[in-house]
Amino acid sequence: MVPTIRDVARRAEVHPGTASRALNEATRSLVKAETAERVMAAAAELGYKPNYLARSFKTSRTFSAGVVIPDINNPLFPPIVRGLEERLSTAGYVALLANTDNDIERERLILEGLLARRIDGLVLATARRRDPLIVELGRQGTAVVLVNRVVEDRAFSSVSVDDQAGVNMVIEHLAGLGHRRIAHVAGPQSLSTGYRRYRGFVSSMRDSGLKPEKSQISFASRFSVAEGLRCGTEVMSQPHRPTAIVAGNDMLALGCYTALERLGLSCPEDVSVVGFNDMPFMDRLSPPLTTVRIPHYDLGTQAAELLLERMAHDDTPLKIVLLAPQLVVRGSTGAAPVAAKPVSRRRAAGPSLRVLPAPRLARQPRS
Amino acid sequence: MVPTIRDVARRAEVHPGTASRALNEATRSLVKAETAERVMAAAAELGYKPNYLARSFKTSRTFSAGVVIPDINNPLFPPIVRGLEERLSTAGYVALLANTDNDIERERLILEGLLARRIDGLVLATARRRDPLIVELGRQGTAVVLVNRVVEDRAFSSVSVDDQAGVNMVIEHLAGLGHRRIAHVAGPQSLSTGYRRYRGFVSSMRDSGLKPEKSQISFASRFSVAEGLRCGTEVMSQPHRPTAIVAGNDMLALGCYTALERLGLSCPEDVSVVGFNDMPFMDRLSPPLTTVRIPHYDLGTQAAELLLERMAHDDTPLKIVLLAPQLVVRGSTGAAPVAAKPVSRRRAAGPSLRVLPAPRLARQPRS
DNA sequence: CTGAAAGCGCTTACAG
DNA sequence: CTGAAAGCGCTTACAG
Repeated sequence: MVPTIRDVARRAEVHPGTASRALNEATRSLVKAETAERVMAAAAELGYKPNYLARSFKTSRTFSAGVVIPDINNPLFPPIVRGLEERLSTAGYVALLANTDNDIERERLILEGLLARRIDGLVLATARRRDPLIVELGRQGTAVVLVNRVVEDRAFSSVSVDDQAGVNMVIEHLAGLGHRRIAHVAGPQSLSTGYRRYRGFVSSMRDSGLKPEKSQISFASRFSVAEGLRCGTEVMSQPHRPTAIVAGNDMLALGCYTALERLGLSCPEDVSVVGFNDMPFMDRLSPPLTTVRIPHYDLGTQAAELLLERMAHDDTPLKIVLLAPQLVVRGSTGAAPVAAKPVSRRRAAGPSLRVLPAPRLARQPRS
Repeated sequence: MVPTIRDVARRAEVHPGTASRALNEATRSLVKAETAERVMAAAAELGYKPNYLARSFKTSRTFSAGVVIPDINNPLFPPIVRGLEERLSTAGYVALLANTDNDIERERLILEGLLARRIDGLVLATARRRDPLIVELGRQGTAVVLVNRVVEDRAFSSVSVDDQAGVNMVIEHLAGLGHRRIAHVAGPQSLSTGYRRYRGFVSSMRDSGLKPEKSQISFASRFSVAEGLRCGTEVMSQPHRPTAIVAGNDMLALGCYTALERLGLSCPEDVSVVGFNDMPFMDRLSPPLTTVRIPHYDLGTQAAELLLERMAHDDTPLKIVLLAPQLVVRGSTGAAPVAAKPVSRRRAAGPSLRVLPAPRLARQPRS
């Protein structure tokens, strides 16, 4: 029914091998121009479409890549996935998407299924700092690029955000507004994002001459609104109440909003809140959330870029790309209630938006 | 290097054909239990993984399905995609995701790429009411299920929302609050969602004894915030100003918020606004948006279900599934400013949430 | 420049 | 119940 390369060859009166060479961009120069024309004409007349399955089977290249994320419902991921898919598809690749829910067993199953389908490469947004599954993939020689989260082991190419720089901007912003007692609702320490932001918090506080108090740091077990509520309530229930909360991400910040509401505290009058990620609609919350914007889409395209390079030549050197975040100041941060020092200006509570310049550009340490 | 079925056969001292039968669930009963055991043991010892590519090539079943959507960044789609992926993956299928941006040329390219990869089926969230591309797929016999949007041609299985019922609840709610002059910012009429909601608006208005005025209906060319702003401004600039706006979806409603802000009107005091979809965080806007919640996730799982049936037996009858929406009343709707009749109660502007019961259950007209 | 042939790793009628 | 063989539709050394 559906024409094969034999049909094309017969019509063009050549051998199937010749038809194959004529039909493939890369090998076309091996055949006489006139013959190539004839073959392509025959293919067009028959409406011939090559069977990728047969080709992939023969060449063991599928032009497909796995994209494994925790959960597409987390607003962090759609733009990353979009960037990935877009870049991959322009290179002729197709993206196989799967969600793990951060469940290791499920992740194992998913990876197995993808590997069995002989994908050419893998983009993982699911890395834990210690991640035996990923290390195993590396050992097998699978082309892997990590995005957003990274593993401690530097043996993988990755594209992530300069969390340290992001938190640094946050602390400087808050210190500038006169805040001295700044709390941190930290993300899971098993993930590079949670860990790096926490480390960044501690060092930035010190750099600003402030003390990161143990009692003012609470660790969330997940990046969720529920955990934000729990931890936000915890840090705000201390005798010497903080005047600002730096949340590990926007979800945790959202939980802090609820915590403050329940404690009868108002934001930013009593307490300022800062998030991380700038998910969609964060500018429309009340109050609009001050947060660190990360270049989601670029995370996706750059990760795709690295993977494409790697899939093309498997001796491509590792690349670790750090992208610069931006502080976006909105209504959820204001002057410290009892300002120790004068404050430049009180921020309006409206949805105004001021993007501060990024501290430095993307850097590529081991290019 | 990596073991093939021949290696397993050799180790178990059987013919490769027998090994194949033993290794496949479906054909295992054809071989003696003892032999099967021996083969499976050999496979386990060698760490044998079947090469899906070879299998797919031979059987021309890939256990993969294309999932084609306009844009994963639109918050409507993540839960749908999640539902799809989840249901498909439990059945051993993998989802190939692609975004079209509603660009027909791009969609054509994407479908071609997916078809060339011999996917077993296709879920499309990109349907236009008249859609030659989809009709063509149907003619070729490709297993297709439409989700969210549908085509006029009833020759396709689909899972969508009872838009009519949703709009009906909205109008009843507004009429109950005393609104008489109700505007509609309609979605694109080339899409079933935009069209059906518009038709529902007109008929529900009549059913409530209200007049759907031409001047109070504006058609957006896209489901976007920008178009919501444009159309919202238009309907609010009429001499006899409406007291409520029914937006074709939440994006349009968001644009209406901005329109009201710019016109110096407040919501819900001057004008009530209602959306459609209940995207994430709509409960955290100010004011929280009254909207029609659709069962996004179920749209995904049910579409996957239909596709799985269809892929299993290609003589499966068509199914058109309509899922029931729910009205979610929040702060953006309140009593009409100059209420003609007494209003049951004034709604608080806080983030309270009341889910009204759905009018009817899912129905399956042509099961 | 082109033909003839082998083979990628499976599955599956067909015998026996 | 199992073996022997063909073949899915391509690509690609190998000759000539």
